[in-house]
Amino acid sequence: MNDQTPPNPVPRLGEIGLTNYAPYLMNRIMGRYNASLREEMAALGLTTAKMRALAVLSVIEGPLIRELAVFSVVEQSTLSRALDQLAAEALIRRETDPGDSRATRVFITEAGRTAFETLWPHMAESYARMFRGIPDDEQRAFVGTLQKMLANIRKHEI
Amino acid sequence: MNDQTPPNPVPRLGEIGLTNYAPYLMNRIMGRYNASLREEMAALGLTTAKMRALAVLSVIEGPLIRELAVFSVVEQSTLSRALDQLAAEALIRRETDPGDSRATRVFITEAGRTAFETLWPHMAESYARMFRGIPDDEQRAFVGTLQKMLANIRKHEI
DNA sequence: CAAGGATATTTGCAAATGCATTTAAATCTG
DNA sequence: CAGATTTAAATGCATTTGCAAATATCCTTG
Repeated sequence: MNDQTPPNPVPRLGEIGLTNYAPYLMNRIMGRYNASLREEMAALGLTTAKMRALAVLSVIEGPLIRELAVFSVVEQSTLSRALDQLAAEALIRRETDPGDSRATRVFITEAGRTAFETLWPHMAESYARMFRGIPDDEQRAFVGTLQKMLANIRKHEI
Repeated sequence: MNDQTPPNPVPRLGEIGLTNYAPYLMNRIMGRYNASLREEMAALGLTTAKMRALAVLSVIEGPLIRELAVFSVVEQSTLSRALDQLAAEALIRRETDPGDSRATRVFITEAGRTAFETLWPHMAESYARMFRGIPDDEQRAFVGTLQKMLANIRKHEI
């Protein structure tokens, strides 16, 4: 079609600039968000993996462990151990799937819900801080783009 | 002003929905992005911390270690050890700051640049995949929002 | 200019993480 | 339906991580 197009190799990071490179910005923002929660999490005896599992379980009822791993963005082996701890603290409960005895479904307990509800206001606060001064419609557009991105990357995921 | 407003407590995560909650989406997308690079990184003997340090150093010349920690979103102690490794592999070089002998400036070496340039196409590919089908203006708006968010959260940061 | 306190980096140590492997159960195939 | 293959979850093990404390240097202030 257009034989005039100059060879356009992958631009360098330096050319884009760190602060125009979306993954960098996202990593940096999430790094702060996650770090800002760590203190509250520590107070509740939660690690990132445990917190994420609880967060997902507060919304999704009885997923399989491998599903929970995807939703909570935690390695399956890491999650397995996080669930050990959460179960020992009675924040979750594991139940063998009725139809497949290899599989395990995970349920949040009342205590687990309470723990997450203690943490949630801090998450909401960090969230609000992040979006301070950003108009609603821009926020909605932003989330819309994120959803498209998620659809793009989760090829073979759930 | 409006005394009719019902008490509006923090909405629950369940009410927002996981896939409308920006931090969740961002964590999940970045989890995939970072995981997708892990294989290439492993082939180059890089950890996340080492890769991030290299990425920043490919753009920023001779930062202090504590600055590099902020830019690369890595705990300072973790970074310190990552730099040990990178220095041992001759991918970076540490130099005591001329004006302050407590401080250390970090420089990428030619070998370090080469290593990062080996990785970069994979990062660019993941990036492209993420944004596949998303129009340029939407991408620009998205990055614009990210920049506002970064400004919001980095209160006392660099 | 001698404390006393701040700042930059490193290090000790315990915990979290991820890969590879194992165990157990389900599913496929001839 | 026996054996091979796939799938779900747990575990062994080495590495990475993060907090807290240590070390070294710098900056005050009396």
